[in-house]
Amino acid sequence: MSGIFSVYVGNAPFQTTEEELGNFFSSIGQINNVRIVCDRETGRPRGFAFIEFAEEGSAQRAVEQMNGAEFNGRPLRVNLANK
DNA sequence: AATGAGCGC
Repeated sequence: MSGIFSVYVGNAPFQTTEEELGNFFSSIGQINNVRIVCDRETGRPRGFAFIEFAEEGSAQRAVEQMNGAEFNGRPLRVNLANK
């Protein structure tokens, strides 16, 4: 309904930054936000993130085109968020 | 400093 279409990105390297992920997905469509999920207590990244696209089609293309894509040596898991 | 499947203050 509302205009945020979140994509789950798993299997990311622990040193990945939100900027790097935004760059990697920027060709897909307009990104409104990137959030790397960190452990609440230690603050360390948990190795996955959410990318919020402005349009639903972008989110779907992200899944189709980027699931399994190599990112800094690791195949990303990309799926629509909120299973 | 470290970890490796996972769906988030």
